[in-house]
Amino acid sequence: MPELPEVETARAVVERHALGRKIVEVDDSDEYECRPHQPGQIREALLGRTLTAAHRRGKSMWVDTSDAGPVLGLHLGMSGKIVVTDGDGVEQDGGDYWRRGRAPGDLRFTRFVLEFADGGWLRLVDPRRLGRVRLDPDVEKLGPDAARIAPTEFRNLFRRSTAPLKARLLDQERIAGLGNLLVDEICWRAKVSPARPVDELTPAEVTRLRSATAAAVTSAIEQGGVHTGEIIAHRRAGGVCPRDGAPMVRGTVGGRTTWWCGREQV
DNA sequence: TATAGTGTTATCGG
DNA sequence: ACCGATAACACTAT
Repeated sequence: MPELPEVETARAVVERHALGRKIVEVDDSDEYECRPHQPGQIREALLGRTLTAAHRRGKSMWVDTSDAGPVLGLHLGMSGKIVVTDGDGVEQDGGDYWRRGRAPGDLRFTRFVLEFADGGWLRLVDPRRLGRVRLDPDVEKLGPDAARIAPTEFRNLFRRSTAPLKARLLDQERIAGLGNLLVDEICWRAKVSPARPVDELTPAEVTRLRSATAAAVTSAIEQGGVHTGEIIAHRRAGGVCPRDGAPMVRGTVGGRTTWWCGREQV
């Protein structure tokens, strides 16, 4: 679920609601979510500190801590969500992007908790447990953030490779933040097949892809998640392209289930 | 009950 | 060494 737009929203929630509150307890007992740290390791590193700034690159977010403390890395994986309670107990979760939504107060799948001195808390709620919590995460391997990538960098993504377009856009080391749904949305907006070898793309197609990337990312952040994309509701059996009415085609590209308009996206 | 899945990563083969 | 495809990971919803 979480792609760049959801992570940006989560980052903003942390920035607005969690900074400056003293950490008085930490539950890092989920050994899978907190791998490779041992239980208690993250707790010891954070007790007594405050969060001071929230950052993001691609789908990775991280939070600085006070008093020369470690950086707390948070990755939402496939199903993670950050939920913060304000001092008055009201939950802030940055919008509903789970398949069927997360009812307020549904904390069944909490995998990591920071408790603050005012009684509030920050939780990572993650049913599938593919997210992770890490001290001092390495984010240097990530490519440029998809929301801020420069035109030249974007063009260079497609040089000297016969990889399918979708595989290249999903490669987090080359451009960070795009996921399965966002890439389908971008290819559809640009009217390019996700299976096209990238070194065969024309300059006009690359330009359309660059514009579509910026527009799709911006729109998804504003509208509340990648599921608000124009093509997403049509990614299903029997779906038709909302532009020309042609049937949507399903296939596997870059190892992921992919849908595209069989008429426009060639 | 069987299957798919909005992410990442180790492994395998070319 | 690089690159791409694949499977595995953990678990729920359908």
